[in-house]
Amino acid sequence: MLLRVEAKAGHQDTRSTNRRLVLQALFRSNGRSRADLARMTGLAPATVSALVADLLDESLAEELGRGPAKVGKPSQLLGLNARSRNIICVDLSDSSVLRAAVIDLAGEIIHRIEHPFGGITGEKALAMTEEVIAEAIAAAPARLLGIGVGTPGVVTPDGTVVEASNFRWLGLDVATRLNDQFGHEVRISNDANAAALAEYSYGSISHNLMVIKIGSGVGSGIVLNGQQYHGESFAAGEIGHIAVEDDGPRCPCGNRGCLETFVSAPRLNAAIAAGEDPHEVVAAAGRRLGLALAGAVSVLDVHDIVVSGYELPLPDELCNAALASLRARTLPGLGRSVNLRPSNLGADLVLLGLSVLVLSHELGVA
Amino acid sequence: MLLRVEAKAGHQDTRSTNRRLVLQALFRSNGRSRADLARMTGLAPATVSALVADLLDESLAEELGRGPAKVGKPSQLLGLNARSRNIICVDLSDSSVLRAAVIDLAGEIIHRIEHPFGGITGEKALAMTEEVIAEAIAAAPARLLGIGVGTPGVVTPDGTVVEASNFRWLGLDVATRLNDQFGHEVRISNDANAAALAEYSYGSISHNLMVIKIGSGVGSGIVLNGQQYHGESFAAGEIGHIAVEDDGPRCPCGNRGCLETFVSAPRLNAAIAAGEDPHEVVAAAGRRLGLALAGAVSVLDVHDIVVSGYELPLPDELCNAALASLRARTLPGLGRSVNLRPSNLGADLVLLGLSVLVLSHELGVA
DNA sequence: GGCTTATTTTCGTTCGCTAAACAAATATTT
DNA sequence: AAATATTTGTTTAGCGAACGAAAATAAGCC
Repeated sequence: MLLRVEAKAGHQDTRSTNRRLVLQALFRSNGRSRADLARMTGLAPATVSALVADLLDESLAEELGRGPAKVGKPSQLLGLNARSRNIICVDLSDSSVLRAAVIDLAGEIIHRIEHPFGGITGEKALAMTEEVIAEAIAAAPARLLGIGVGTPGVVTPDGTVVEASNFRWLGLDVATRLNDQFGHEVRISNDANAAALAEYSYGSISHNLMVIKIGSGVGSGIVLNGQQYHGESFAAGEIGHIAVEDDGPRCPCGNRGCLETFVSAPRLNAAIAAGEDPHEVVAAAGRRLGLALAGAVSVLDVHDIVVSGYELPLPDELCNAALASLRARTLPGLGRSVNLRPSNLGADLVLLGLSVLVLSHELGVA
Repeated sequence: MLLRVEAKAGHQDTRSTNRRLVLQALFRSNGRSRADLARMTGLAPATVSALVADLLDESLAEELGRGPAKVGKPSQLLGLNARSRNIICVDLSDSSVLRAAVIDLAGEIIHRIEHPFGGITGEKALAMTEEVIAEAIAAAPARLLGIGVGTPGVVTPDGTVVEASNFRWLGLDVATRLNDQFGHEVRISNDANAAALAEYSYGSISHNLMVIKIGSGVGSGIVLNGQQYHGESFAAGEIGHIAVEDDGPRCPCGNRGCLETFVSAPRLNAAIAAGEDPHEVVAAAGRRLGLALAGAVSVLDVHDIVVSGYELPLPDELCNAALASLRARTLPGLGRSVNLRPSNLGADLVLLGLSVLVLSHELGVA
């Protein structure tokens, strides 16, 4: 009989749980009174007052003045003090440019750093990441909440990069190294997983979500029951090597007909640059993407799928083609309820997702 | 910004959490002393003693006498009193026989009921289920912990059958109805989901698991991060209508080439009865099963897949064929770590899973 | 027969939440 | 203008639960 390990519960636990609860309510909607918060959380007014006092002390919350005048004692509105903390985020997923940002608690990008980037591997890539973080820290106006780094590859939740082929990182404990150097909480995440978090927090309405990220390969991040899903060996969502053609071209992985051999940003752009009809190129890619997703969608019963990627041609057409192909290969009832669309969070998708990752770990919100 | 709703935490919460913790430890290994339990749970000895006293009062735990004599005050061993409660389980998933059982807390089947069964639908099927439950209750020697019912079809966690085509049930709130009638906690589950719970509790060692159930159709149950996964519309794991052939035969669902049109227990047995080579029949089915699973495995990164079903021919050969086909279509590293095997829990798989379902809801164990 | 060691219970303390009473501030009614 | 009602937020007292320390218990060890 197998059991999940569960932490014991003590007094500090209930305190921090309730604190998170109040913070979440504050996060969700600025400008609530203590009485509002008590009603929203189900906690007693006195408890909320005590917790709010703590949050004010830490400057995580701030007084916003009087609420609208109604009958009775006027309320003192409270809000999240978004500018009280900064989060440093670094996105290593675009092969041509390294993006970093200083982000506040509301997800506003306060400061942006971009460096040309390409072909750098191993220790050099890590050193460059460290430089950029140092630069961002210098530019951050507020106290740091944490640091988030997003990279392609397989990453464990505790921040070890199991394998990132484009940087030739293998079993590299990036989180510990950055933590030692900077002395702040560090989260490392697969880029697609970060993208999924961003879409979940800022885009989606459902609690089950898949975000496809098409770059030099194809990956995806998955949110199930409102939680990031990592899989048995932290490789969940790695859909680039699902075979979509029985006698397709050989892939470096050893098999034939992998999705990545048909669908990737460089490949699509190259075909279009070579004079092929962009609509046909994208339609063919979409058809194969839909084929690969059919199994995933049937198993997961997700209705929300978002496609993202830098330099991706005709994303709408790609999604439509993929959706049509997916619907032909799944139960009609399920296919009809699937919503497959390009992301509308733009190039900051991964950066935002990393900020959400840090937020959720350090404050329990988002 | 989307937030998961979280319950407020009070004292009762920490109490019940810690109680569950102790109960789980007791479940995992009988014959531990209070001091052992304190060490296992991280709770203070005094707290454990108090919780154990409660459990003894409720007869969920029992004293087992002295522990092995070492230096110091001898320990009083404690154990789960498995016979103190009974669980009634009804398995409606086999089209030819209705299986029900009275099961104790250790998963022992105390009493077994089987009725011929077939072609019964609608109200009659529900009435027959009620009769069998009444019969089982009469046979149960101990106080009832709860009732579990497993059926093919789409079932919500709160016990409404959204759709069960073989019984022509649509949006039927079976849990409430049975609860009203019998006055006990009732859990309804999809049969494959129950099977997955059983394999998770009694078979698997990993926290991510997929159980394929092949009957008149093909379904599966999924455990992710040690928790049952239901999906956005409670249809997760419904893999029977993944298309595995582009111009395959038309399926009642409206699409072409669905997995179910190739793989189902009646279909395989019919082909064999018609004189086809059993090995070839099973190999062809396995190949297509592997094809359908490739996408699922790549996305979920599960390493444990179990195949079950009543009257399923040559299950080992089926698994081997499916595994080979799956490996040709997934990243080699992933494919190598996948373990695809027939269940070895036999015909009681669903019944056991239902008992686990009730256990986990009522006691927080298993 | 002391001495040591481990288990279990007892006791007092602390922590955190809650309900209830209360104080404060404003709108509405008379 | 005064009285009343309403809402907010704080204070107080009490309770549930966990914890640490110490005592009681029951061995084995020398």
